Amino acid sequence: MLITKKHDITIKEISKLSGASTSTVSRVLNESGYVSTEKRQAIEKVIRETNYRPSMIARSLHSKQTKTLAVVLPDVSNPYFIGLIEEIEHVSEGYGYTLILINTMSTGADKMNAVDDPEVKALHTIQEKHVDGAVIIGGEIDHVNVDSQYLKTLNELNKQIPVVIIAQKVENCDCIFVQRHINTGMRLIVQHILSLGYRKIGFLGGKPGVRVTEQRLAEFEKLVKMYTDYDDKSVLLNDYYLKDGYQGIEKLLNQTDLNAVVAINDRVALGAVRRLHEMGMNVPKDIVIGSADQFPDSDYYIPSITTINQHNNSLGKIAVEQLIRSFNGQPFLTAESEFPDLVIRESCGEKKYSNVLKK
Amino acid sequence: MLITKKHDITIKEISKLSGASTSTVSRVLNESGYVSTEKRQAIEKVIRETNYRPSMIARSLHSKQTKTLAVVLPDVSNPYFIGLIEEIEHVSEGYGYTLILINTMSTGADKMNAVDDPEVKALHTIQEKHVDGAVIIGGEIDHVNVDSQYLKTLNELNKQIPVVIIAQKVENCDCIFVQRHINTGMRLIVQHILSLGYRKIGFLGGKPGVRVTEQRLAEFEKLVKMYTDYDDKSVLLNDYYLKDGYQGIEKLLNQTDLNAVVAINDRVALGAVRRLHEMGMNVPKDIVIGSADQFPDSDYYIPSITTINQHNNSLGKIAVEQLIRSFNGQPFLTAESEFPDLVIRESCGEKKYSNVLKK
DNA sequence: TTGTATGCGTTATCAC
DNA sequence: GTGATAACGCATACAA
Repeated sequence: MLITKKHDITIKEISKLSGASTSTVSRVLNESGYVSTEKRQAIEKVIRETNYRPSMIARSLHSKQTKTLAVVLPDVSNPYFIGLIEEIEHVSEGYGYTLILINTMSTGADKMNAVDDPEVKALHTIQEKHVDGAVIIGGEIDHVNVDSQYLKTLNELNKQIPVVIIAQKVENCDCIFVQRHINTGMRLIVQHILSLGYRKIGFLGGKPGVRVTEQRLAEFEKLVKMYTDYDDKSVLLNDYYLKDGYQGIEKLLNQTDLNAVVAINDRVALGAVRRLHEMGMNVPKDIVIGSADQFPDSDYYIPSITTINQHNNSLGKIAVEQLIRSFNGQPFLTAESEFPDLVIRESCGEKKYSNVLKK
Repeated sequence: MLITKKHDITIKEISKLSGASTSTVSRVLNESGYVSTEKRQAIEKVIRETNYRPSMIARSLHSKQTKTLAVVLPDVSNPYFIGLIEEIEHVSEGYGYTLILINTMSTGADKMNAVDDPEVKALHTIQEKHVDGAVIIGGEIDHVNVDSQYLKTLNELNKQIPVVIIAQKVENCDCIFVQRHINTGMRLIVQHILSLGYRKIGFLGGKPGVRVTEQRLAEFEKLVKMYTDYDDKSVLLNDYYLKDGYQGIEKLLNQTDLNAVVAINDRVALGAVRRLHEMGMNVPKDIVIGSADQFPDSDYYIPSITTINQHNNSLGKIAVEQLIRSFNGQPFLTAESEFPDLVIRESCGEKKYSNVLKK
């Protein structure tokens, strides 16, 4: 039993009330063609009085555009994504686009069969809703082995509308990618810690099987092997959340002896700092913690987190602009985020071992 | 110069390819009416092969529903809203609805003239897009004096589609409201601090002129006056962000002598704690800080924040369910969030002044 | 300058 | 069982 609220006013009613034809009304609506000021004013008056607004859906049916973009991401509660959404929303709004938000982790569906895969489902929704373009942030595409069914659906969608993916490039995917300088970021933080004199450095957090994690870890290992006696046990992968830093740091220190740790992001870093605090260890005095990915607010933690500004938000702007360019038939730019910056704060301390290396 | 991607496949093409009429195709699409298994299989085969999906926009034009809800909020980056969005998205998805997200603070428009007011504009967008319902979280409606133009637009929108507002009830607004137990929450934290023995209690944060702020402040003052020698100078209102706690705490302590402060939320509390730390004061030893609104992650801060769980996320579920009820012509429930809980952590310390009150 | 007719992709009504 | 056909609200090509 559906209750119908007040009847929607249409262009036809405006036409009747103003004594003009629908085409003339349409003309003043779109400021196209010539309309006598007399009629125009009459029509505008009726529009104002009736509070009429043309239906975008009827309009879309004709124009083939919805002035809507879709954003797909795995987890809105992740701070990494928040800034991105904000930026995407802001830029889209500026271009006159509305946003559809799809949070794939929130769907209760089981990933057992492909049809119920939330990410595939999201792509279907996008297709049905006929959005003009889509921005996909992470998720399945971030895995080392991307599900083939997903990849297929993605490529098919990309044939219909431009799809921009914020992630490291995947070879057999035709979408536009917007990448970050992952290696550079990791290098900045590791070399900072090395330069401070630390030689027993661990790596904490990040989901195994996810490309950003593996890429960061590879860069980390490369550097650490170059300057120290690297040990497998100094690495612990789990996930990206606070609890992973909290639980992980203890395990990691049980595995091996460390005086420095690079966390995958500020959240994991905070979790680790908190656990160390409870264990009676002071950061940075007893052990230093750096992070490879800055999240908001970490400058207010105690201690504040020394980290890498990956300029994540700039990705949002770039992504939307790629989409707009694509709408206009302009060639894609090779898109990469701004160069990362080292943000020195408290959690790694200051120079201390200028003459003697801390083993 | 618009580039058209691969031609969208329509029901007509499916009809041709399968040798059935569009009506029959529509029947198998909607599982309505009788279709011979023979034709059905032929049609399903073509659909599968062509990867066809019916256009929601054409469908909407006819059915008068878009299976879409709109969410309007002032600032996605505010943690208070994040959980809400997540919850709203989750519940909506379960009911088969897609979400449109409008972040009014992100629009660059000036608030000078009503037409360009981002919030009014958002309501217009909602109307144009013909969403089935809308959830509005805070913003203009939270002000003590709601802009009359905005209110008018809101009431008009509410005549067309059900609108649920997550905020304290406003008298001359016809929308459905979902409220929080603001007073109870404030009472819980203030009485906790009073019970611990503190008698010089301040209030920090929150934007003046915003109803939640004023309401919380009123409750705070009522209680504090009842048990202590209240002083006007022990209150400082500014805003809801980290920097407000950071800058505000110093001003507040310059105004008057305090040994306890209630912050409007965990973010402001963290900002204050951080500044105090820099000033060489320890929380909770030298001064205790409580918060009236729990945000994620504050259990990991050092010290962790003693706060109030307002069960904000439950508001999201309630809001969407009100909308769904409304679609089904069911009467509105008087909606209120779950009862708030006191969350005792570290920032207010433990009982200490059992015999002697700390003045 | 303005109005009429047609189409957009889909569903539903109505004959066959 | 199935297939034409009208209708949804709007924009445009074409007439007038």
